[in-house]
Amino acid sequence: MGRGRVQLKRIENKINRQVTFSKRRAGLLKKAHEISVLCDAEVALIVFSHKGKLFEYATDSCMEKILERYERYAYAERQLVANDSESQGNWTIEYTRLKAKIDLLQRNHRHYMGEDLGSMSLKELQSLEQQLDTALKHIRTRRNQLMYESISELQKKEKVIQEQNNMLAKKIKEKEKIAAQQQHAQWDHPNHGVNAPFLMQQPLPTLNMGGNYREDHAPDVGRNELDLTLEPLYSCHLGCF
Amino acid sequence: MGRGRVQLKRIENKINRQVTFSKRRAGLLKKAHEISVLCDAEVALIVFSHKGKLFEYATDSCMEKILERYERYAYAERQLVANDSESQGNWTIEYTRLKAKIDLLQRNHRHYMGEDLGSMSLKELQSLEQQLDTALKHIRTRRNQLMYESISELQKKEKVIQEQNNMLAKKIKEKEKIAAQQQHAQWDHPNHGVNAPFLMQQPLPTLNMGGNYREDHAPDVGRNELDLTLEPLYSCHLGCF
DNA sequence: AACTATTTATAAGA
DNA sequence: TTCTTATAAATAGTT
Repeated sequence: MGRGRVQLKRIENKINRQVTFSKRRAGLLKKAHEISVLCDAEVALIVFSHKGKLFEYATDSCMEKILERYERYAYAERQLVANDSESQGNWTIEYTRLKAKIDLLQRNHRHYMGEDLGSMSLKELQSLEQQLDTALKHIRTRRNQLMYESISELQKKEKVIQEQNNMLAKKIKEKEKIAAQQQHAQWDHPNHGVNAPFLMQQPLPTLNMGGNYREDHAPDVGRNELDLTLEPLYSCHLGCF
Repeated sequence: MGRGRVQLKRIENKINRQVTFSKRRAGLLKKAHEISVLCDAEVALIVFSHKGKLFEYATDSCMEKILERYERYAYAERQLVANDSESQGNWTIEYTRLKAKIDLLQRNHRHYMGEDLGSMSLKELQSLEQQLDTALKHIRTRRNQLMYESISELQKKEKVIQEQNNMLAKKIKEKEKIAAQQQHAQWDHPNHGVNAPFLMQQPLPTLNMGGNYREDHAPDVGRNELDLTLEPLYSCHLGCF
């Protein structure tokens, strides 16, 4: 439908593919809606773009209901196997279903970990690669965001502490001055006052980042040198695997 | 599209509605397949007729995979609390256990997809990033391996076929020579021999990669130009077309 | 199920 | 992205 005859093969030009995707997606969603209304059908349509963006349509905006209906339908067929003598009823079915779901998830997980790739086709591998690439981008973006937040928070704190220090230093100077005056004025009384300048130190709040704060020497109040070399972590914090 | 303008409302005439449903359903499924192929998108389409009959399309015939992906995407926040009102027993415990396991797996999975990162600490993000990076390396290695295997297999085949061709060409030449001699020797007998050279063609075995083999012209036996722009598969292997 | 007059979708161009 | 337009495709009503 357009100025050229269409070949049913992947559009190689990226821009072109994106434009066509936009247009056809709109068309597809429209038609899904039309058949739903005109023919009183229940339609669920899910589209993931090449980039992984989700678009969906569901009759009466009720995707979940339709998917459940579908699952019921699909599982009805598969129950030919699990339909044997046991009289447990619902629980057996549910159990089998969950078990299968776990198997699927675990298989996927191994793939996401780059393991067990032998059974995958080239196409599947490429799809997986792209998904992980996208995921990695998200993760890095998020990590950078967290790091910059930490940095700016630290800088703010540094500023506050610096100001406190300045103020305290000033106060001490004044006290020394007063003390000196008192010493001059009351030379015969012993000195009970402050006898050395000090810098106020308050514990820095722990930020949940890998960067470490040098504590082996007095803080250099002139600048805040954050160690941003992100050391590798050795453990997996993702539980269960 | 047709002889009358269409009103976006339920078709009241039953026969008419049924016919329109048939036609539009075919159109919709076709378009779903087209956008999937043309734009490299992942599409799942479920249609229940008014009567409750199910029709479906899924890219690469893998409805479950797409639905899983959808669930991850759209229902990340949804956490159904297990009902406790049902009868007790082993099954309940097992069921709860499995359910919890699935929840955990799905949460992890979302992380591996780069989703739902808000709750993760910087440390966790770094660990995740490192794991995915490693996984991606494995996947790319495996993909490259597959591709090179395909290439070398094709090259081997090419060589064999080329040799066969050479041999055949040689044979034909000899036969022509003999035929010519016979024509000279027995000018009054008609010629029943081979009358044109040909190239032997044997079907290439399908490799499980997306590349397609050009068949619109005679193969260029001089070289094997492998199309490595990996295209998606053309056909939907679902029974529903 | 076919046919065909029309409407609709959309590819290419701007 | 959005608009326009020529043309391909879908399909409503008919046979």
